[in-house]
Amino acid sequence: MTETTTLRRGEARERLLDLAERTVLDKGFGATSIDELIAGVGITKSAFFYHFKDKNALAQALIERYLENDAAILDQLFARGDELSDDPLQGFLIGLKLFAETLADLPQAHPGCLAASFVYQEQLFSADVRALARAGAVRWRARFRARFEAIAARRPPRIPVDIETLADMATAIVDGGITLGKSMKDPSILPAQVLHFRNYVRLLFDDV
Amino acid sequence: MTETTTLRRGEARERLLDLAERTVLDKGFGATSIDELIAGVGITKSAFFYHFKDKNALAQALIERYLENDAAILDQLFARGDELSDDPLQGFLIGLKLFAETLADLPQAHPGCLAASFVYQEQLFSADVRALARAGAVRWRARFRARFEAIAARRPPRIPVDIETLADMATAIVDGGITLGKSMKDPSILPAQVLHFRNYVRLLFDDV
DNA sequence: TGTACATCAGTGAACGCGCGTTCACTGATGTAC
DNA sequence: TGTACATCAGTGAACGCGCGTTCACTGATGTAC
Repeated sequence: MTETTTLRRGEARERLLDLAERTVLDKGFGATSIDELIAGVGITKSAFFYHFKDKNALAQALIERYLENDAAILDQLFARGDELSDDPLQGFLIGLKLFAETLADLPQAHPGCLAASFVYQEQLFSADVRALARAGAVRWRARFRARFEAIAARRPPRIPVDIETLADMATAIVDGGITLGKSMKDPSILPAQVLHFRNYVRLLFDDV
Repeated sequence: MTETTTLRRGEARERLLDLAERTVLDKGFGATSIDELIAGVGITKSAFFYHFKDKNALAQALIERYLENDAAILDQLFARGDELSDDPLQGFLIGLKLFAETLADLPQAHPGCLAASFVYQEQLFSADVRALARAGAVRWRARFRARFEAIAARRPPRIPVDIETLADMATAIVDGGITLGKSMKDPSILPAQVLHFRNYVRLLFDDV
C-alpha cells in the first residue's frame, strides 16, 4: 500500500484529518508527528503545509470537525426521541436510550473524546484552539440545561438538584465513560454509564 | 530563585516527582521535557538519570505514587464515614459527602487525574506503565463494587442496576468531573458531580 | 472552440533546534572494624 | 576515635536523531473572454 494513487480534490485534506484524529486519540497531539501523518496519507511534508499553515491549524480543524460531528449526532438522536413522545422527559429518556444503543453498536470501542484529550495537553495549543475546546463543553451544558429546565418545569425533581450541574453531568459521564472504557479496553463501559445517567434522571423526575 | 541550595538526601527525587506531576497534568507527559524538570529543581540532567533510568521510569514512579496517594485518601474518608454510621449505605453516603467536601476545599482546582492523562498518551509508555495505569481503575472498581454489594445485600435498589457498572460510575464521574472542571477552569464542578452521584445512590437505595 | 491566466495541490531540499540518552568522572556522606 | 571503603548524589560534555518549519519551484485543473 505504499502505492501512490491520485487523490480527488480536497481528499488529501480529509484523509489527513481522519488519520490525525485516530492518531491523536491514540497517543496524543504532541506525540503525533507530521511525518507519520503524511506517510500514512502518501503525500509530502510540503503538501501538509499547503493544507495547514502549521500544526496548530491541524488541531483547530480537528476539533471543529469533531464538535460539529457530535452535535449533529446528538441533535438527530434527541429529535427522534421527541418524535416518539410529546413529553419532554419521556422524549429525553428515549433519546438517551438511543444514544446508549448507538454507542453500544459501534464496531469497536469509542476511540476517545478529542476535546478531553486536548484538556490534558493544553500548553501545546494556541489560545484559539483552547477556546474552541472549551466551547464544546459549553455547548453540551447549554443543550442539556435547556432540556432539564423544560423537564423540571412540568414536574419538580424528587429531591432538589441544581439544573446546571445536572446538565454538566451528561458531559462528565460521557467523558468519564469514554476514558474508563479506553483504559479498560471495554467498549461496553460507555453505554452502561449513559444508562446509569438515564436511571438517575428517571429517579429524579419520573414516577418509579 | 535560581539560587542553588543543597538538598537533603532523597529530596531531589521527591522534588522531581512533584514538579513532574504538576507539569504532566498541565501539558501531558510527552510535552514535559527532562530539561524543564531539572531546571525547575536545580540539578543537572545527569542527576536526573541517576534517579530514573529513563523517562519511562519517571512515568512509572509518578503513577505509583499517585495511585497510592488517592487510595489512602479514599480509605481514610470512607473509614470515617463508617465510624459515623453502622449502616453500610449511610456510612457510604457520609464518605461521599466528605469526599465532595475535601475536593471543594482544595485551594485551587484539582489539577487533574494522572491516570486519565496517561490514557490519552498510551503509546508513549512501556507496557508496565500502561498496566499500572489500568490497575488503578481496577482498584477503584473493586473498592466501590464491594461496597455496593454490601449495600444491596441489605436493601434492594429501587430499580434493578448492575453493581459492577454502578461501581465504575464512581470512577467515571470523578474522572469526567475532573476533566470538565479543568476544561472550564471551574473548581466547583468536580465536587458537584460527586454529589450528583451521591444523589443517585440515595435514590437507588435510600427511602427518599 | 481556443487561449491566457489564476488557482489548486502539490514537490524536494534544507534548516536549526530541542530532545532523550550515554559516559567517564567526582565530592560528600555513611558504615565496618 | 581513626581509617578504609562503599554507596549516594551528583557533574559536564558530547551524541545523534526526529521534529516542525521555510522556501523556491511546478504540473494539473478550472475559469473568463
